[in-house]
Amino acid sequence: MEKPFIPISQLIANQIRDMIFLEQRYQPGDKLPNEYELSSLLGVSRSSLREAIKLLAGQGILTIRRGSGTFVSSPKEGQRDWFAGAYLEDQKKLVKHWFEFRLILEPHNARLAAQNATKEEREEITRLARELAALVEEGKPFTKEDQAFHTAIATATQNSVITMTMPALEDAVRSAIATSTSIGKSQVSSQNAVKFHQAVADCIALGDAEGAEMAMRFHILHGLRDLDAE
Amino acid sequence: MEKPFIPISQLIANQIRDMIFLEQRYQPGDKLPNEYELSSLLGVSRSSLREAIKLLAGQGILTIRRGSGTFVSSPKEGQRDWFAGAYLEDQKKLVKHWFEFRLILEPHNARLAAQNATKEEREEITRLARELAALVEEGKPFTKEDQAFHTAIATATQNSVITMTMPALEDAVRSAIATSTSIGKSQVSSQNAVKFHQAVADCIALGDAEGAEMAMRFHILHGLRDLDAE
DNA sequence: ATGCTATAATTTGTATGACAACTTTGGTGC
DNA sequence: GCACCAAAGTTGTCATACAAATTATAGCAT
Repeated sequence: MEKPFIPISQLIANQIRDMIFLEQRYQPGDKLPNEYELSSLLGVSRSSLREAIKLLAGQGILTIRRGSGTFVSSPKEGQRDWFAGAYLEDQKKLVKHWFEFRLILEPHNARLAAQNATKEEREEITRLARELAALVEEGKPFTKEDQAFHTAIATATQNSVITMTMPALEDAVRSAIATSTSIGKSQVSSQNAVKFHQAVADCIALGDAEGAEMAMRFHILHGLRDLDAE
Repeated sequence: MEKPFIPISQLIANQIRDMIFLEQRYQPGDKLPNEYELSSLLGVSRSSLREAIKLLAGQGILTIRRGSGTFVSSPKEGQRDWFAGAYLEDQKKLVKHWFEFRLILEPHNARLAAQNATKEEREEITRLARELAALVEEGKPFTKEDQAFHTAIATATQNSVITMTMPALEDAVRSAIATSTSIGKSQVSSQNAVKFHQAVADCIALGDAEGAEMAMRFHILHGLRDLDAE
């Protein structure tokens, strides 16, 4: 059994994040205790605490003001990772919202991919669809490959915003609901997922924009339906 | 003339980021020099360098592996802030992609907002449209209020993923192209922006989903057209 | 009392040194 | 060739000291 190493700075960062999002002990705009207090409170050295703070600052969760203190960012200025606080929301709702969001975007992605993908990208997408089919056949987990498939399509749109956004969002949502619910990978739906993936891949390979869009829409609608069924 | 204080850790973080994105001296997967070398190379203490690294790690740009080294994340694993490196891409293209992305999403947002918005949210949206009209009337800048309008609509969809994503994305893209191009706020288009905003607001206020969607689509198409015209 | 100024207190920023913990590499013995 | 162990390389953590910026305070002049 391998246990992954987690640096104290990361642990402390998580702890502070939880104090903000879970306990709501500190709210946006609030000032954290100074570094000396906080470090002794959490039982670590000041250096480690500072590195933890830098991590959260990098994520936009904390704002540091020299000479005055460290504060919890307000959502506007601290853009980035506010999904990290999503556990305070109903997680099932988050997953549903995620699927509804994808229902808007991904059919368009499929369409654009069918129009703009390079030869290599079409082959890669086809390969990923096949790989996923093989995994399902053997009853193995296929979360990663599923994500890779959708990411490949996003990349094939040749739109940089889509290319950057989709994987980042997927990861963010996934990590937000990491421990609990699984994102629609029930045994029942896996067979259909394979079918739709293959359909989407075929349409993209042939440059059939209409078909790709429609297949993808069905695919996600299917996932959404499974979600409601639970 | 007040010059804002910038901590060395932040400066070093920027410097490293530039080495990755601008110079492309280190590419995804590459290993950075060890902390001792890098700190003496950049002329700072190891502690400051480490804090800079934590900042970039928090942004997902760097991945730290204890005992082996610090590496440049690949875009997949290093979710977050890869827009920060957008200056290496043609910025005009980024803006265009951003509009194309919005063209997909925002009409749906308007539709959902028309269906789901609370009474307060409808009033807020109407108010923002009026405020923007007033600003344009006086010839003042209205970037902030424009963003607020679209954000308010995103919030009114009652979909948490949309609510979280749109403002974050807007900020990310904006900061990526900060210094150079302005995001379509030419004098010519401002008048039309007012008109469309008002139309969208009216439709949302009345719960006219179809109308809201269509008005928003025209609004963004208009922006896209102005972009190509330049 | 009021308001300004200098000073002190608070707080984050930076540097240095030392050692611990983990990973990778290379050699050694079999 | 293989397994094991030692050593080198690298990040992790702690402790301490002082620098620099901001905020609060006290005192003085008006």
